Amino acid sequence: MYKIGQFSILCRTPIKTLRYYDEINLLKPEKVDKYTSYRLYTTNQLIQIHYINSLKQIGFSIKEIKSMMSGHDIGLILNSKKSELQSELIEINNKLSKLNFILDEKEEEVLMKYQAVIKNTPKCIVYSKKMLLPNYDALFTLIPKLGEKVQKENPDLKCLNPEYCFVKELDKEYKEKNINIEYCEAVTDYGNEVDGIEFKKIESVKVVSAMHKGSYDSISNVFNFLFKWINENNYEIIDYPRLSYIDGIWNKDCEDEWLTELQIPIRYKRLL
Amino acid sequence: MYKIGQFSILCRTPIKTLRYYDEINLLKPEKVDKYTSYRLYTTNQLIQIHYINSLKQIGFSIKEIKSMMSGHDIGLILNSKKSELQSELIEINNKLSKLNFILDEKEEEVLMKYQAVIKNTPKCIVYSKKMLLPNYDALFTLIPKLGEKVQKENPDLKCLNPEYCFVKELDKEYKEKNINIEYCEAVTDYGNEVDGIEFKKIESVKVVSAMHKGSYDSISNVFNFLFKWINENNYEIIDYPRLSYIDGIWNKDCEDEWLTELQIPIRYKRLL
DNA sequence: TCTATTCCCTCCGGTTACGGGAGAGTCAAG
DNA sequence: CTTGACTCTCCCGTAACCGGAGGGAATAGA
Repeated sequence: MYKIGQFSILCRTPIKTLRYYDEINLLKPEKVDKYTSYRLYTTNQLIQIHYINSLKQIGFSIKEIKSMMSGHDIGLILNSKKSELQSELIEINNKLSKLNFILDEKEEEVLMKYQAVIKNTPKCIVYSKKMLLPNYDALFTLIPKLGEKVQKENPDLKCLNPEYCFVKELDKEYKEKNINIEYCEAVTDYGNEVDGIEFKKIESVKVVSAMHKGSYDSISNVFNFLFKWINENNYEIIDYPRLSYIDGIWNKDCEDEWLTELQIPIRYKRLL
Repeated sequence: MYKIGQFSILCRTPIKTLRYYDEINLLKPEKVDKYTSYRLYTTNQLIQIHYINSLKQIGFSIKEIKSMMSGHDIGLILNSKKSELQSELIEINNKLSKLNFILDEKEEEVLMKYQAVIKNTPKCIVYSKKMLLPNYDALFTLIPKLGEKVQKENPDLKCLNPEYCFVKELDKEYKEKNINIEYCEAVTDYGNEVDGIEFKKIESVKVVSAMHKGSYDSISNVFNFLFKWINENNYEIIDYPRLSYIDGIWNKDCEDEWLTELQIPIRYKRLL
């Protein structure tokens, strides 16, 4: 019989840990002295804690170890842990790749001028219309008209609050004139379609996003940044890029205050 | 100005998280209503939380993000995170390798008959003697004699409690006769050397360990298990194997109760 | 104008696997 | 008989939040 301190040295496990394992019924001492409450261990527990430690070193949680020790299907647990570890592996590689991207970038640019964030866009109902714009400025005269038309046709319809409106860039390359876009505005419900305006449900999609503050002149820089980011971090583009307007001429007088979010739908490429 | 619910939708971040960030001063709302305590956010905070999320996706802790946002040396933090992630990568690969070892083994053997655990042996002072044994049984008649001799020469000397005594196997292959070993017993201090007995300090060393219960006949199986484990998990042997005697003929009558720990000093091989 | 619903607030508790420390009892040696 | 080493329980802290209770605030419908 070993007291906890001796046993702790024998099994190279801290006393605190042994007491904790006792408390959660993972490893009980062989016996506990009635009067002193001293925990008394034997070499039986030594074998058990050896087993426990072998599992801990593979990354099993205590809950998992418990169920393995109480005779659950061990093969099942082993395999699910395997896929869990594999996902962790992918995730860390992914983080490292993003980190290296910043470290590479750092040299050329001001430190972290843009930031890429992966997020899921909301699932919602939108009304949308495809348009051919002579130039970008035309958009902001067309949008209010479009809104009025929809409102007239559907008096009960409302935009979501907060608003979510964006344009999809349908051109394969960057253009300044004769731009093909699809305009979308999220609303509370379906409505009557008129004049090429279409109501549809858009699904949530994974995008990489970056913020752009200021006038739209330099927005292609941000796009290029995102394209590069996508390439170098092993993603691929799965849909048209989106420009989501947050602050703009309709609520901010000063161009420098305008805020736009660029979103590019992507998916992670499997490594070969 | 957005109330927290709207802002939460805008930045795709849970309300609870926003309140938490407020509490820990990571991201304060633009203003808080005096009477209702409502938090009010603007698009300034949107940009900030975008930044925060970009860093979170790389794996930075909130503490790190805080110091990056308050102008600490970002390059330093980036690089230390890089090496941190690289260590994690190695560790997970290591776990996966151990797991796969079990999954492979599983088919052939009874499920997890032996378990390998990595641990550090204690640093201590031992008296030791190299011996050539005619066979293993001879060991257990020699050890008590050796103990007496040391005791006589050094009356104040004591063994550690709990005991730590082991033999190093100095032969390059497994032998049953004419075995070269070095016997070591941990003691409290240095003593007078006599008759080939040497006192020395042994350092802590990383070993892979497995338990063996029962008589010594089948102990080579466990060794073979450990050798295979070492090979397949990318470790290499850096010193002679050790047999650490825990229970044996001196305290257990029944051979089945004997308990021995095998330890092989190892180090992790770098991946190329 | 009244009410129902939704939104917001704060506070408390839980999550993992322990570690640190307080305060009090126990044990072995000198 | 004292001193120091050892052990006990209990409580707090960790990271980054999530869930829920209880209670005020805002808004929409009747």
